Amino acid sequence: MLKIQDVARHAGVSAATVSRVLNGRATVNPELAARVHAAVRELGYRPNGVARNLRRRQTTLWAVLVSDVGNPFFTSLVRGVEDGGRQLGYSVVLCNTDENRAREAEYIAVALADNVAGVIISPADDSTDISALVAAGTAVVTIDRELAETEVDAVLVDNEKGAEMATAHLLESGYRRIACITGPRRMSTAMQRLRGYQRALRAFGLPQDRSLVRHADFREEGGYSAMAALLDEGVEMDAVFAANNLMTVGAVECLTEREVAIPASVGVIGFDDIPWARLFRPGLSTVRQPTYELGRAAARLLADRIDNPARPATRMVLQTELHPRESSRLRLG
Amino acid sequence: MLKIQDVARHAGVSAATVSRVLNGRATVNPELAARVHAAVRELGYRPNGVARNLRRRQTTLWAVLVSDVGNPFFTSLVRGVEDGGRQLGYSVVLCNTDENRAREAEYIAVALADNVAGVIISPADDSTDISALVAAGTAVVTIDRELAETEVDAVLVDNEKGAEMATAHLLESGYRRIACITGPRRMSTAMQRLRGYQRALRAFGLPQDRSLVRHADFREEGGYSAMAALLDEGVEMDAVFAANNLMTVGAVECLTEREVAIPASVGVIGFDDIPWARLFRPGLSTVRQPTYELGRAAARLLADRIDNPARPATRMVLQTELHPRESSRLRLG
DNA sequence: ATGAAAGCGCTAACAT
DNA sequence: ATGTTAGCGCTTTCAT
Repeated sequence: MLKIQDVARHAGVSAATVSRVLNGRATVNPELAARVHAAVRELGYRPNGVARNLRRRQTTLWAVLVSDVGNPFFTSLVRGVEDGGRQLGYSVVLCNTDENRAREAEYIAVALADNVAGVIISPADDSTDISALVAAGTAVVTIDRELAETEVDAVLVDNEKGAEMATAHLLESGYRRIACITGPRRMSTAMQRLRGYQRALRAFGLPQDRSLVRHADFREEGGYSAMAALLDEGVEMDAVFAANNLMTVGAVECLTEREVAIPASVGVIGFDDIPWARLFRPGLSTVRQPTYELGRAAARLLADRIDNPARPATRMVLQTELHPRESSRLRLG
Repeated sequence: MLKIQDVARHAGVSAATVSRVLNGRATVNPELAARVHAAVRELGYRPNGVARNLRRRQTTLWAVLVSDVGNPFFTSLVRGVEDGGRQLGYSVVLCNTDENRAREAEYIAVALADNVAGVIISPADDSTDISALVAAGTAVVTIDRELAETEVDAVLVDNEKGAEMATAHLLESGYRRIACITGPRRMSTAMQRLRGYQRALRAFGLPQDRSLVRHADFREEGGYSAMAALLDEGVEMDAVFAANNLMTVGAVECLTEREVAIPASVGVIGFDDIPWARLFRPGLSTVRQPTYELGRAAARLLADRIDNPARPATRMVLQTELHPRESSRLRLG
């Protein structure tokens, strides 16, 4: 491997000058700079990023910890982060925690050891411990989910409002007995979406019925089982609001399997879009989250935090959008 | 930041001993080792991975270059790589090239600068240049797509066989005028799938009709436009085989929009599965690729190549699976 | 089995 | 504006 000294010798300048030219951090005689560039080209020199990172005591790497890369929500989000980071000169390491706290902790350790410049994390749950990162002075942005006790930058979606919109939409379509399949109690998003659902019912003057509310695991199987339980228990119901995309799919599968007509017998709306939802049978009504933008925003925030470690924590809240399709269209009369 | 010297001082041993204990690379007096571990715990010491990488002249990082993270095919593949890598102690950097050769080249440069241990790449096209990686001695595995001139490990799918299966399935269902929407000529996968389609027609004793074959870009829009062109040109056709998942979706959208009945008027089958394809209207018939396993295999191959740089290049070919659903079910009579 | 010392390749003080 | 020098934190000879 060629080193900067080799280039310096070849160009007849000092290593410091080569470094200055390559990093553009100081003014260098154009003639010398040209010689350096020539030497670099002739020798085929490539800077060693690892050595640079050691010396500078920071890398140009971001770690993104998401709980499920298989979920299109996170895919799109990661893409936003990656595009944003790339523009600012960062590379993005994708870490898939699988909603598993041990794996999450492991990745945090790796991020620390590798001196990543920043971490964007969608915490596995409420109790995710990012104190080591904070203690080490690593820039952190939480995304999608909120952390209980920690003062860090956060990029969120207005979950309560989105869930309220979804539920209100079902109400306005004529549904009255609306079930809610939400996520685990320890997840901020699950609770906020539940609250939005409840708020819509209240605003409509309808009673809260506990038997209509189910907590599942944000996975397809969870949505399926919750839906199955609602049906098996014979809970009176004419629509369902599922609090994320995967559970919506699960619920729809269950309904389809049992030949419950959507939207005639049971209306369906889901939080968070699903790719090609319009091609489903029936087309799925959803509340779309600005997933890509969430990632972009997190990237901006992280870069800013890296440049400016002292500034107070920011909390960005993005809005959702209602996408009514066939699954929530009650045929009245 | 604490360094190994601090731990050494605290434990009353040399830095070399601390390193030996931490890396388990040499036998150390158990009593000393215990003191080291205690010191590490008491001080909250974390090794600096960057310094280690510089000294060892290699990292524990893999770069995965895929052309579209938004495509579920690659998502699943990346997941396989990541799981495989993690088990072997590697972290995975995800790089999204967007089918863009400039971005791809950029990422290759970054991979080189950061001294990644290995690269798994799904080349943007035939002419992707990985010679710099090979020259630098970086372990490389190509995945999904084949590279023209280069002798590197490859993990592939039996595209020709899969496409043949898909086409034969349409033929057996009673379709006779089958269109083929495949990818760009410069991509090995596109050409192999086209050949499979042709082979099936030949085996069935049917003529090749050039007007039935279209080259698109492997994206949703491409599938849509190709389908639209086929319809607009009035090409006589009763089924279509689309050579990847996104184009299948595009083609279906076009047919749906124009109210062409699937599968009655035009049967559809796609190469590569789509998540929740069974929930589509109609359920999409597909040829499933073992995406996750592709990633796992690539991980194994890469790790092996890193440990054993001299061994000859391997070519792994995985098989596909036919998943017939409603979109290819011709109602005869 | 342990310690001392050199050096991975780069950049940032400092000196000129 | 340029060169000299030290050192980032670790591992690995080499000597003991």
